[in-house]
Amino acid sequence: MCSKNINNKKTYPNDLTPSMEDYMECIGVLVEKADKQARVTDIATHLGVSRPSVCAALNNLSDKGYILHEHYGGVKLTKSGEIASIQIRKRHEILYTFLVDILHLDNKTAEKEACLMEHSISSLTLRRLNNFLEIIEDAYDNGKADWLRAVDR
Amino acid sequence: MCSKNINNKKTYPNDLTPSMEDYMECIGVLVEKADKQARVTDIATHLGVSRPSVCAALNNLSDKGYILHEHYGGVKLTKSGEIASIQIRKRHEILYTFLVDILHLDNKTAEKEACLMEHSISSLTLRRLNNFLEIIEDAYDNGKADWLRAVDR
DNA sequence: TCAATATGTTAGAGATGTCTAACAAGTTTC
DNA sequence: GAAACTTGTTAGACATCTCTAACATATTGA
Repeated sequence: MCSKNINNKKTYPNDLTPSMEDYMECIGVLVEKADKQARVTDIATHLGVSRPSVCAALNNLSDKGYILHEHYGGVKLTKSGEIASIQIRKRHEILYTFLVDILHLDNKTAEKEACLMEHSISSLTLRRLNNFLEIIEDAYDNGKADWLRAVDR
Repeated sequence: MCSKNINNKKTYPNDLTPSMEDYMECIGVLVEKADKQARVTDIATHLGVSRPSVCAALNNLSDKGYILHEHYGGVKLTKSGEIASIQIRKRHEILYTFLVDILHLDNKTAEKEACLMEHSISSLTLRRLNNFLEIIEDAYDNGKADWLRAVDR
């Protein structure tokens, strides 16, 4: 049975709550396409939250050393922030691939679901899942695993 | 990218937050082995929270019509509570099986992980995952899928 | 240039879920 | 049956994360 003591922050891969991971993920994506800077409004738009919420989150992430945020200026990732953001997006990507390629979910559902699940998967599980994916993709390519495709019966 | 509007309560399979799902799951387990009644202290012990926290949760679940809780008495599930509890435990079980049988996680890790993930998986995904499990278990039995066992390389 | 607009921040409130301390109600035991 | 113990509840505090309203700063464009 589930215990709350297992089920809390200490189990997360880093010191970020799910909510803060969402911010880190979003900032990483925006920074990559927007010339190394993310803006408060962009983050708010993409995450569907208010600008004050973004502001509060940025203060939090800044305190933890993940981002650099000048007053009324842009948001950059520190080195540790970049590592964290990449790790979080990798989790998302592997889950998404699993949901689409293996469980045959449609893109939109898979995207939604990956967003939810990415906060609760450990690095060990992720590694296993990734290995599993590679093995199956391989088998698909060799036509050895077509019987596996019947999940959406 | 993840949006908070997707990522919130409305997406959960019922009107229960992850925390309340933990309580429902626990109550279901205790009720089954303890003569249709669960006690505040038992719930607190199993979930690793304080008795006042349990009390608050029970008021919440009672308001939502999932449990019956007499003052200073035991906790029972209503019909809808039973349905919800079974559904939640089914999610847990399928995830656990996947983590152990397919990803070869040890029991303890799988248990922990299932506790975390069970709150963020949709019924569609769960159905697919279950189908997937059945297909693979079948193939294992027929010795057709041994190449799939190499996930923990 | 300066008024209008867009963007960022602060303040304050509310929801959720946790805790400890204190008290109330049952239960056990002698 | 009353004292001691266990169990359940209430009250009040705190952490997290969200919001709206109001204000501050930047940017735009006539």
